[in-house]
Amino acid sequence: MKDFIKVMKALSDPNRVKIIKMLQHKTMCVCEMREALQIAQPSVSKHLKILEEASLVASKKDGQWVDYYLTDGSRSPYVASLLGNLKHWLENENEIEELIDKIPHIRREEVCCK
Amino acid sequence: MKDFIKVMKALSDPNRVKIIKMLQHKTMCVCEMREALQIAQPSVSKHLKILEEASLVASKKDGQWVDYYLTDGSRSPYVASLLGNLKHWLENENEIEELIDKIPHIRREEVCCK
DNA sequence: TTACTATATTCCAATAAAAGAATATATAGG
DNA sequence: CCTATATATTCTTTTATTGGAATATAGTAA
Repeated sequence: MKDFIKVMKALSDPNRVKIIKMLQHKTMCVCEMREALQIAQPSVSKHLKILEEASLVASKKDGQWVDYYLTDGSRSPYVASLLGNLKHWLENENEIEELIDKIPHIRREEVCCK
Repeated sequence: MKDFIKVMKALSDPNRVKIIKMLQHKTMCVCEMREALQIAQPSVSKHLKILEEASLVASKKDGQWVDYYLTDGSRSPYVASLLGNLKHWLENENEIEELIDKIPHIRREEVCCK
């Protein structure tokens, strides 16, 4: 039950759902997500921690950056099912489409380092 | 996005998930659920309202009682998918098994009217 | 009608969640 | 080593959620 609730809670916040939708397109670091979502960096980090504790995302250090990516869901049936469905869910939402369109224009070299 | 968040939030509370699991077995009125969950009646009503607004459950008046039941999910892909999965998810949890075992022993005539 | 019962709503207190500012940590590059 | 940058953590404030007590509403039965 606890694991299930943890996954549901993680997916109960619009910014966290947006993070999932972005990571469907590419691995991203914190400052790239901060730029896309237009929220403070600590907020992004905290959302990522909640997603990570629900096994929805995982991370890997890449030099000074931390790359976040979606898990394969193999550790949780809830995660597997929801990440699977989220591949098509919300695809036609304006809010999401606009966010995804931003991604190609966000360059780590420009967005970080300032 | 709003509808999706509404469904996720509705399923983010243990008592509400328990209500869903109980309704998989039979239609129930508020006081039967109150008895099974051992929480105050207004709390049950409030949880049901949240579930109803997410289109997870619906209700029908039956005399002085209000019968609640699971929807068929036809109004929302999120609801359809999650109610479908919840048929097998959490089936082996002690917490849920014990709750379900209680149901046959709860008689409306005994539990209400006091 | 009156009394009773099931459910819903309101109100309040306690707890949890979210956001940003400030701070801490860790790594890269000079 | 020192400085700068990316990320994480802490702290504080604001807002949402949850629960129960009290109250309101609606239907039943006499």
